[in-house]
Amino acid sequence: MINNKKTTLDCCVMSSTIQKRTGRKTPAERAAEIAEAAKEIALEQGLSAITLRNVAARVGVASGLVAHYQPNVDALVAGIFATIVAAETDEVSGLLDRLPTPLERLGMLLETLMDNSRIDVTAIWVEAWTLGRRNEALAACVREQMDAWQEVVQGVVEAGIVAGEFETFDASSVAWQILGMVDGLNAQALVRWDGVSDRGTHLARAVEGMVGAARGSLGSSGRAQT
Amino acid sequence: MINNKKTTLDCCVMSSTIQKRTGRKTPAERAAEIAEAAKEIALEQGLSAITLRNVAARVGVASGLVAHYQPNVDALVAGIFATIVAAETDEVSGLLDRLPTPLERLGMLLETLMDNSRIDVTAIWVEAWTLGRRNEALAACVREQMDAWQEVVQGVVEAGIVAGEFETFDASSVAWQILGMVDGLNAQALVRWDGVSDRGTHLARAVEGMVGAARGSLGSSGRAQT
DNA sequence: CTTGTTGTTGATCATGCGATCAATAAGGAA
DNA sequence: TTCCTTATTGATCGCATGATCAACAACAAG
Repeated sequence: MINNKKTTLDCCVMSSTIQKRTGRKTPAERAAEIAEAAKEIALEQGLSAITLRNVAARVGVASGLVAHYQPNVDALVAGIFATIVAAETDEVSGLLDRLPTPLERLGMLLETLMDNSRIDVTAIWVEAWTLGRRNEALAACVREQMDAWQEVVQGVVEAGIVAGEFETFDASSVAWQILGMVDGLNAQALVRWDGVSDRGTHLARAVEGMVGAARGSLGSSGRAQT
Repeated sequence: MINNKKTTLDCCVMSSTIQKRTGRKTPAERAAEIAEAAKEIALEQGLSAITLRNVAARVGVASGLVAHYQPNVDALVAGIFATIVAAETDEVSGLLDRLPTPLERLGMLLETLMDNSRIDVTAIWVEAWTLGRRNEALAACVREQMDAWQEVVQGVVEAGIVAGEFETFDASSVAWQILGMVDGLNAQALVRWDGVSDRGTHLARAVEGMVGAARGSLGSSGRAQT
């Protein structure tokens, strides 16, 4: 049997300044590396591509090490899902806060969610809906993240009612409804991106009808970047 | 090694009339059995539970036999998906044909699709969207079946425009949009069935806005069976 | 320098998957 | 009856998964 022990040759070849350790790492560092790798894999190949060996290979460590940092793979998948999705929620939510009126906020919300730049996240949502059937931890995260989204939308709708811009009796249900519609349309775009022109416009019109806003008030007419 | 050859004892114990063969079966019969078993598995546990061994076990044959009837498992999955979904399309489409006006037809369409009695089929749709990423045959079937659905909806919308009940410039896009919304809301119900009251009503209102129908004309008010 | 903690490895186990194929036997044809 | 087609079996291969664990070595503390 040939000696396959790694000498420490391939490590520690760095400039003198920061001296990044290539050998042993802090648990926090390693955990971050693993999370980052898993996140990339999820976005590129889907949640089900998150396997011990897959993640380990991307980080460049043994598969056992990845297992060492989580109780089990299901938990890792659930955690990564929550990370990715929560980041999106926060980002979009932050975008809305800058706008003055609920009408503008709702318009921006729809426009942002339909701009096709988040297809990878949509794919993760869809996969999570299915995977949650057999991964209880993931299912819990899915429900939690859906609630978070709903809260954001409901806030906008309620503000609109108060401002007299919207007219609907049940902000909570309407928020769920808007989310469902957006998710469905995005999921559709996952498989069939063509065939539908003016997705934004039609959706805006639909939401106007649901929210009781004037026809055309949600626009998607002006500020498009094309 | 104990003799494990099956004597023909457990076969052919039937009344004299139809004489169902338990031993060897016609290729058509076997294929039907396998398809039926796979369909049940898909509806109960999802498309990804369709495996050679799983299906074989349910039929009561060797796994090799299942493989014998299809070129590969991907094709089997795709075929079963198409079977299940096409049946639903036909069923609902048939229901619509009995109604006189496009307005009623559209109302019935929404009502039927949102009545929660087809959650299993919704689950299959959602799973297919993800699985299609790695199963080209399935992806093709998904697109095909989506087209079929879209055609049905578009027909209703166009009829409504002709009848002067609807007012929209692009029946095709609106049809896609309605489908996307319905799918999204159903997928949502897959994980979160609670929280939303009056799903039907809100959707009806949204579609009215999109289609240009009078507010409340799509009802979901009268004929409910509760 | 010595010692002890622990990050890290590499191998291994049990399981499940799709696919393949020689061997068997059932059943219709001659 | 005999023969031949083919439905059917059961075993096997190669591969991937999650999990586990003894052994190793890097690093800090003494």
